[in-house]
Amino acid sequence: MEHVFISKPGTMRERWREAFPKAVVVESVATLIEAEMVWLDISYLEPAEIADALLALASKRSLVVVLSPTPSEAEAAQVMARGARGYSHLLVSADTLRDMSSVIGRGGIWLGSELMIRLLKISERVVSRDLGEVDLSELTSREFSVAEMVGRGASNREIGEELGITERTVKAHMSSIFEKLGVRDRVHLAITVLKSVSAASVS
Amino acid sequence: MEHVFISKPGTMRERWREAFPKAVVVESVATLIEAEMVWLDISYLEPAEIADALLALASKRSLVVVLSPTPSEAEAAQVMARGARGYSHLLVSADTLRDMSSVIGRGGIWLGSELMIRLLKISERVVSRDLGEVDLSELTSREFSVAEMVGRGASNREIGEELGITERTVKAHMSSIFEKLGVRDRVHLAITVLKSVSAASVS
DNA sequence: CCTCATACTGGCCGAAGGTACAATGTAACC
DNA sequence: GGTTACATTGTACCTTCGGCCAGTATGAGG
Repeated sequence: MEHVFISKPGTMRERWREAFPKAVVVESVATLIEAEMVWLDISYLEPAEIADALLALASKRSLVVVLSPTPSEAEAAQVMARGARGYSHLLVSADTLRDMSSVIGRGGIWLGSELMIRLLKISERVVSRDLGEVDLSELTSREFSVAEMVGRGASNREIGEELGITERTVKAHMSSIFEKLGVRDRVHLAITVLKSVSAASVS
Repeated sequence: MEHVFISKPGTMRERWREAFPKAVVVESVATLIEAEMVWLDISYLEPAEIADALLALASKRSLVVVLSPTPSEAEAAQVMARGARGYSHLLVSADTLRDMSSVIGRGGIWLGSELMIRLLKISERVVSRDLGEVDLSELTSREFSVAEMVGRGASNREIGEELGITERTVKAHMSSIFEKLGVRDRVHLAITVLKSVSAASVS
């Protein structure tokens, strides 16, 4: 496995060479030709630069690990969504680096248990929230369209224009939706839709 | 590494013995004395029984992997939140079982890339959604209270009663909130509040 | 002392939301 | 052919919302 670290000059290099004696350190993504595994130190990058770097690396089909000086759920979720296969604190031990390499090399993903579990708890909250409480599938397709637009804050007139029907018809659908879902007005409907869509848009 | 599979009699045993020749198969959690790694087949368990089993296993400090006949994001998130360290389809190959054992044995978590990435995307949506777009901290404490209640679907009159002020005053707060946040009505406010709260409740 | 932000209140009014009591047309099903 | 679900539209009516015009009170800070 070829390892390439992308970073600025500093003390890190020793630690990385300890983990992977044959590792190479370069200063920018542009310098990189090819590598099986790329370790990206983002401590000197702006958020936009991070996204750009990950985009550039994605086209090289390398396995990318992001090393952050200040790990957070938000950052983890963002870099993983942009194709990184691993994410951890910049200062992890050489042993951990080797573990990460092993896991990611065999097709896994590495986030560290604590961070992973926190992210999973978020997912659990979203996925399982109101599971079965409200069933949007009770709605007809037309009603569902109306409900979905209410969830985006549309007025009755806007919904009518979008769907090519009169505002009166929209109101008819609204009344039907309210009764089926047991909500009393469009605000409650919007809340219900947002929660349900969070869970549904996964599949 | 000692491996124990919890399942009903069936053809699975051969596959499992192929992966781990010294593996033991038992029929219930109660039968289990101790093991480093426990593989729990949930194909014959009710949701409540799954939770009970994971609870029982958590006290034994074993590494638990859940094997499901019908994997889903919701189920994955739930079992992981209850302490499982891995989750996959019941019928994965012996090779994959060994990979999972290796990853989990070194402190990692296994979900399979596809499932993992879907869960991470949920997390990303929740964690990063509208980050910085709308800043509820611009609101005064009173305005925030009103906004929060709108997020729960309360009417102006209900808000007034809850806060001990007149409906007229609630409207004044609403107008101020609309202007500060740049939203046009209470539905958009509710949507904004829900999204912000989702992001905020993480940290 | 004056200003400014915050909190609270009133009346007025047009716009939007929602319900009640209707009707018409279509497609599926027994 | 009759029933049932769905989609559509109309009129009338009431409620709620949200903006407009105000005004009072309080506490912090220059």
